[in-house]
Amino acid sequence: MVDERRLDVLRAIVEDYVATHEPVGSRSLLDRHKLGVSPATIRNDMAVLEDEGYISQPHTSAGRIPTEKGYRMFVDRLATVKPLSAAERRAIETFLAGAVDVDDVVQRSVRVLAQLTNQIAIVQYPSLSLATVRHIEIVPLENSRMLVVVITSSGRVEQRIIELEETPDDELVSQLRTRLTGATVGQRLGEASVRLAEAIDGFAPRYRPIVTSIVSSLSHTLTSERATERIAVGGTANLARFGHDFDQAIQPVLEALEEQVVLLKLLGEAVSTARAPGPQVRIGTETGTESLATMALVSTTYGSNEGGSALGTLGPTRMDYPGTIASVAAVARYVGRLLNED
Amino acid sequence: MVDERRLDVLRAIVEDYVATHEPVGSRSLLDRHKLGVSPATIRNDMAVLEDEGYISQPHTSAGRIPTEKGYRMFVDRLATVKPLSAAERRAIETFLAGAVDVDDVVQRSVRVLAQLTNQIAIVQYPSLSLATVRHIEIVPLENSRMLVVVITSSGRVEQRIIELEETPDDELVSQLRTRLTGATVGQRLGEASVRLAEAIDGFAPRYRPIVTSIVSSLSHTLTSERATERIAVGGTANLARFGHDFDQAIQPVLEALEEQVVLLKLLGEAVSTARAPGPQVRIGTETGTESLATMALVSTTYGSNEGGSALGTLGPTRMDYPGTIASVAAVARYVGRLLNED
DNA sequence: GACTGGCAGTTGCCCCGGTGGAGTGCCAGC
DNA sequence: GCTGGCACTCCACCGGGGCAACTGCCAGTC
Repeated sequence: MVDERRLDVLRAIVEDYVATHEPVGSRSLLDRHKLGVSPATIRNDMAVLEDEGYISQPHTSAGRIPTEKGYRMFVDRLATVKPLSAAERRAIETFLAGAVDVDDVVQRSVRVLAQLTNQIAIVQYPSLSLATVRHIEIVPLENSRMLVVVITSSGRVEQRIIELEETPDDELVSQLRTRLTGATVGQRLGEASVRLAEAIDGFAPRYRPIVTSIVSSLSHTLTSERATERIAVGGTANLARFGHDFDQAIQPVLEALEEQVVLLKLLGEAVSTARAPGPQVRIGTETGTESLATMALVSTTYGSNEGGSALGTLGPTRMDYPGTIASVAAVARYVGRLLNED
Repeated sequence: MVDERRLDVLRAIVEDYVATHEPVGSRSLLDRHKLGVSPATIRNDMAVLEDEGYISQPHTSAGRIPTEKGYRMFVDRLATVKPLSAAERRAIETFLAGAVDVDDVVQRSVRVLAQLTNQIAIVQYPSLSLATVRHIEIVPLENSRMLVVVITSSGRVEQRIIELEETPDDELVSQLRTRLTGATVGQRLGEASVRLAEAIDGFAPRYRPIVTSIVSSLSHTLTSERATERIAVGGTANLARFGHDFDQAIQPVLEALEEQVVLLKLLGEAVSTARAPGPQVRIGTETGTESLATMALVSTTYGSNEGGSALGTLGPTRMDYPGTIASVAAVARYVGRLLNED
């Protein structure tokens, strides 16, 4: 498969099919693209493309539609970058600029990404696995209960309420605050958890039991999966816009979207398998998720490489890949910039 | 409309239609309900019910389906309470019992409610409007930036990062922490905002500018709508299960679900207009939301009355009202209990 | 050898009319 | 006031025919 024109034909088929959502025949293909050859020639090329598995026809007398392999080829070798318009760039920038904190940044990016691409947007919250501890706060509440709060370098705040056997006195609370913060500040969360355990020894023996239970709760907070991985989803209404042939596919997709685990796996793969810079595309079964067999995922990491967080969009396999890739890349750039500042 | 049997007929129609999703005729109605009269009699009753606007027929030779008014009558006067099974109660209880904090309670209730009712579940986070300040924390970050954190009595933590002109010294930070907390602890958020403004006078004149900007940011955090009103949604995949006649209704509903404003309005009305205790039902256009014209909302407040938070489910007008009402009530009861403890 | 024009062949889509069934409304009778 | 019966209406379903789109192939041309 080296023939130049045949690749042009495949590109034209993908583009037309994405635009019209209808199988494209040799005739209508020539109407829209000036390929300089006759329909018969196109038909021959199509026959070859079909033999090689890049396109297929729903039934004998219909036009061709790209296969997964066809889209893959298109994305890898045929798609030309489609830069965003100045208006779109400005829209992203101004919309994100209004964000007041990390949560807000994430929520706004979901919105803007969904609107830009007319697809489902998925944004992972900045990963905590590489974040460091900035401050640990201990607040006594009524009834021998305490609130422990961990503030991380990424601006996230994790809190938890603990029930204690006895009420700690002010002296202990103040000691806890300074010593625990002192022992962990600047450490990564996983390591901080270890340092906390060591810090227990620094307290007077009579305090040990109470300190131990506080530290154990803190460690939990630091290492719990819930604290490390959260995801925001938006633009689900676009699902209904994908077309009526999607009607039966819509429920599995909605179900997948409610399963944070599935989404985390998808975005997580984006992080770990990223070879080249820039967005990564997984088409249909390449997602490894049965319920997304009719969908494609465009995702990328954002922020500093070590950050390890990702965002992306989910749409039908017949999506506008160049446009989507450009949008995802642009949003990731802005979000990364915003969050690095913080 | 006082005729007893006619009401029985209406009840039977609603029940059958909910069960089968198909217009119900006089014949099939008698197959399922022993009304002790002939089809002809039923037909007469149906004619009257239709005249009075409780039911309608899609076309001349079809059965009847309830109208909005018919459902309303059913809910108000015909539905009999359907207590949850012991298994269901236990499911709610055990599932919610595992929650570790407020966020977790809300997320778990959304899940359990969606699963119980096979509908879309909506849960408002505990309202902050009546919550009180428990603690204010000030954490200096690098580059003359500070993190201000407000911890409320409902267990929620609101934080915000402020950029300052100059870096406050340790002395000031410590003063801020104690004085601001002292001025506001135990106050409702709105009032706390006022007290904060007054507290500025207590600081040395040279600190005034910096304190003023910190206080202003805090006030913002305390009174911002974002802090007061958040909502969790779940079970959207059930939308696709509602039936194929819902296909065109699905997009507006998904859009409405993404608009927190719409949801807040709906649940907010549930709070303000609650006359009788227990769940409240709004059917079709009664929701006041065009995009939900084919849906019905079952909602109730939870927690102490003054709490003012609400939860509920959204489903097709042809839903199992007794079952849904029971589920909503039960979940609200458990959630209220859990959150009051905290 | 590559491309073209033309032609026959296939197949789904759409429209049509007929049929069957479900359900109604009405009326006369009990 | 209820019932049985009957005529009527209207939709849902089915099968067939015409239509249109597209293909594959073949013979001819550059």
